[in-house]
Amino acid sequence: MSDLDLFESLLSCGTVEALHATTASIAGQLGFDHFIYGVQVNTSLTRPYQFILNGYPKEWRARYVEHNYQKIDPTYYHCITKRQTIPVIWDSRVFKGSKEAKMRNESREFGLLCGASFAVHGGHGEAAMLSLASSQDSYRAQQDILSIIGKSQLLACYLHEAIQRIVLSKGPLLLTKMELTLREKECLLWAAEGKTGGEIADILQITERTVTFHLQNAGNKMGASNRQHAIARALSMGLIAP
Amino acid sequence: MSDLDLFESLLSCGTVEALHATTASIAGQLGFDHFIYGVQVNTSLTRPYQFILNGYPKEWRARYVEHNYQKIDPTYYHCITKRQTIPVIWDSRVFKGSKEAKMRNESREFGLLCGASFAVHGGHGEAAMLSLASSQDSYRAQQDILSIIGKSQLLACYLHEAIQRIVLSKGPLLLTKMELTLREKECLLWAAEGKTGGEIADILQITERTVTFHLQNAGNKMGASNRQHAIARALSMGLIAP
DNA sequence: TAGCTAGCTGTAAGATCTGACAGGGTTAAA
DNA sequence: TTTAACCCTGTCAGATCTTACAGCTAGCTA
Repeated sequence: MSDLDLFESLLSCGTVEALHATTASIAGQLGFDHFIYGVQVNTSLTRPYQFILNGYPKEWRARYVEHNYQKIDPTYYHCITKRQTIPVIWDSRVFKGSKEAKMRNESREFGLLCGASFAVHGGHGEAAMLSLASSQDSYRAQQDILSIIGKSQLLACYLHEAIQRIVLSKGPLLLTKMELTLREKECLLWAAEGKTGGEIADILQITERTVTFHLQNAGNKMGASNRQHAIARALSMGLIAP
Repeated sequence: MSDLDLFESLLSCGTVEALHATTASIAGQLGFDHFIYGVQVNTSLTRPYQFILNGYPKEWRARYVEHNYQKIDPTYYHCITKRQTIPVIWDSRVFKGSKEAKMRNESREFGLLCGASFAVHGGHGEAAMLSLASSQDSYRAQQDILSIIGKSQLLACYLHEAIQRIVLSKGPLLLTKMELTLREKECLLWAAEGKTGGEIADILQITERTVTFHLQNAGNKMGASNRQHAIARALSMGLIAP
């Protein structure tokens, strides 16, 4: 079975449980003992949606949540907050602050000795990361990680795609499937460029009233409370694109 | 030299020319004869910015542009338009339409016999893709591509990161570096949630006048013509995040 | 034919935003 | 001590948006 077939088996998973098992299996074949995948979607900007596929020891995960380690976790900062695209290999440079180092040391007690984090960003404003960890801490183990870093990144890409298909598209990104009419999209696009109703009317050669009408309809479909909200939703959900 | 060191050498390139040479070299080491990287940034929604690092035969690239093949190119559709995260390996299933197949056959005449395309999405609304092609067309060559697909994906990630640092951050994403003050970001965030000036004032416990003031300042910094525009820019540039 | 969707238009009161006027304060770096 | 950056507030005319009412056409499908 080639690597690609292995990764593509993720796309055939129908349930979250199957996805969990398949990911654990692939991670295991790559030499990792633990994994955790998390995705954040800015459906609402102030309260982003998060979905976690946890293959970490439950105790560590509980402690992470309890202490709100997400706030200081440099891998989270790198992959989600800063939305970098390259992987982070866990080393002392990454966990350089005292709080970060403390968190790192605690995680070691739960068997997360060495590992790396991989970022994937989707087109609907989602930011996702996959962390893979090994219970080994030898120089050899670290070299192993480096040697399969490409495959690990690819695993992250495929896992994200699978999550998108079986989780996100049925929930937080449901609205993404919502169809705006051509006119609605045109009006939203120009409105997002800062055009007023009158200006859009001139551009599209219709009356200002009609522009209002289309923006209203688009807003209603998206549950937006005003024009700004409609633009923000359409943008962060990828509903409008050039 | 490990793979990672190889990829990280991309990050030390100071110029586009160096980046071109380094990418060509790495692609060569992976067994590819040609590459092309393209990124699209929605600085303006109606006129997206595009940057291309072309390692394809110039004649083919010219023909591609002349015939506006971007419109029918399934790899472009997959990576940029649909913003998928997994790679596309070029096969007949991908180029299944008649127009697509015709384009594919033409490309073969220029030495692009087999290959794959890799997508990378950044956090500022950029959609990028790297296509890697080989002049070989044997079964063996195709298997080779599959065996290094992970490394290829990683190359795409690192190349995008490098492009971001030496190209995008100096031009289209210049504004991304612009710093909005805390209050400006707070006001923008709530405005993007559909709140009116008065509502934001209540939330932040300041007067409506001050909310207007902050939004005005933020808008001026971003060159926005009104509140909608400011929200759209802040969002598409990743200036505001939860 | 009836029903549905997309697209289009009008009026008008009231809410909201914009821009230009003018003026406070604190904090930190030079 | 000056300078700069950030934060805060006021007024007011005019532009723009929101929401409510109401009604039109064209094309497709059951």
